[in-house]
Order: sequence, then C-alpha cells, then structure tokens
Amino acid sequence: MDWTFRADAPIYTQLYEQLTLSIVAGAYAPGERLPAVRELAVDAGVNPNTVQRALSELERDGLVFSQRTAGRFVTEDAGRIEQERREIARTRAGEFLAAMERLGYDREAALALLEEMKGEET
Amino acid sequence: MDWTFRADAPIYTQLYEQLTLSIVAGAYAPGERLPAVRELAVDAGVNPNTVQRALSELERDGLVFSQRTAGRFVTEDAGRIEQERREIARTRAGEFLAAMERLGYDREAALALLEEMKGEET
DNA sequence: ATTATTGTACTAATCACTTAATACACTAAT
DNA sequence: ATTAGTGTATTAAGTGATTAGTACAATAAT
Repeated sequence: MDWTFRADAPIYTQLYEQLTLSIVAGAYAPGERLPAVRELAVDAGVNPNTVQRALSELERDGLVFSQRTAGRFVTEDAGRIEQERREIARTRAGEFLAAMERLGYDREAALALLEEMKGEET
Repeated sequence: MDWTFRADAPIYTQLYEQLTLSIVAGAYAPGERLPAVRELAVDAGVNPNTVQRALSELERDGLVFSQRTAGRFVTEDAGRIEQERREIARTRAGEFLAAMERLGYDREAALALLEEMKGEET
C-alpha cells in the first residue's frame, strides 16, 4: 500500500477510507487477518493510536472484528462486504445527483454529461 | 437565504459554496449588486471577516468584483458564470466516476446505477 | 512461569485553523 | 467639510480536534 496522505483531512479518516476500499474491493479477503496495529502504524509512518482509531470505525461498520490477542480480521460475512460496497456506491450516486440538481442539471442532463465524458480520463 | 451551517466544515467554506451556487444557478443576476459585507454578516449571524473571506474566493474565481466604496457585484460576464457552472459539473462528474471506479464499478455500471435510482429521492 | 505479541485505554500537548475585534482607507452624497 | 457606507488589512485569541506518549490487559507460545 502506498499510504500517502493529503493535508486537507485527518489521517485517521484517510486510513479509514482506504482500508474500507481495500476490503470492499477485495484486496483483503473475507476472514483474512490484517496487519497488527503497530505494524500498520510503522508502515504508514503514523502513531499506532491513529491506526487504532481508523480500525475502530471499520469495526463499527462491521467490516472487521478483533480478537484481543490474536489480531484483527476482515469479517467472514462476504454479504456484509458486498452490502457495504453497494451502500457506498448508492451514497455517492445520491450525492452526485443532488449536487448536479443544485447546479440546475436534472437527472437526464446529469446522465447526458456522464455519457459525454465516457472517453475521458478521470 | 437560509444560512444554516454544518459543523463539519468552516463557515467561510460553506458561505463560499452557497454563494457560488446562488450565482451559478442565477439567484443573483450578472451585474447585480451583492449585499454589503456587514449586511451579509448580520444576516448569516457571523463575523464580517468570515464573509469577507468567502467573497475573496469568489473574486479569485472571477465570479464577483468589488468596487472599493460602492460594494460588490456579480460579474457581468454571463459566459464566465456559465463556464463556472459547467466546470463544477464536470468536476463533480469526474469525482463521481473515479469514486465508482475504485468501488469496482466501470462506467457502464455507474450509469446503470444512476438509471436505477431515477425514481428515488435524494 | 515467562515472554512476546496482540488490542485497548487514558491523558496531554501540539498545532493549525477559524473566527473575532479593531482600526484603516476610500468615495459619494449631503 | 462632514458623514455615512463601502471594502480591506492586521492582529490576536479561542477552540477544538488530531496526534502522540505511555501504560495496561489479555492470551498464546515457548
């Protein structure tokens, strides 16, 4: 993992987002053990507590669970992971549509814009 | 204007965004005079400097200009306003596609999701 | 039993950013 | 000339959250 952080948002937030994406996109398999808090911390060059905080949120989301002395693991519930993936996608889509609406683009127009951008780089 | 602020972002940012939207969506016409800094400040219940800061950014974007003793005005360049509207829309669209891609949705799938959401509220 | 490795809790300090207070500058109108 | 209404600059203080330091707890392996 590259672990490069922007300055415009807390590190723990960025860790949280990147870890979520890693799990949801399948980079960590269901049931797989995650690196230890201290290990991740060294790897990312941050304080263990910062990692801890990010991981707590993943736990709150039900994407990981921890066994006090063995370590942290990705949930074995593949359905939960897929559900999370869908939820994030729907949220993003909703936010996008809302933003476009405020700009005076109705849904047709928003879709048209996306169609028109198909060939381009992001 | 309702001027209600969230707690998760600076006030000046939110002012900036809302004012931008107001201009771009045509709530303020090209050439129209904006309320004075102090007036907006009272209206929104914030410090004049906070308003000043938001307005400075609008100026940087070329959406407003100020005449030192007369007040601030929306640019008369309607093309500039439309351009800004388009830019914001394209940026949002690009961000959306990028986010969806990280989630494993290619463009087809992203569009399909939006189609599927057409009937819903945001 | 001891050690090493894990997650967790608590406290404190740093640190940057936002916001506020205040004073200044300029112009038009009276 | 004076006043009132603009935008602007500068400085200071608050404030809140992030991050770090350090110590604790629990279990598995040796």
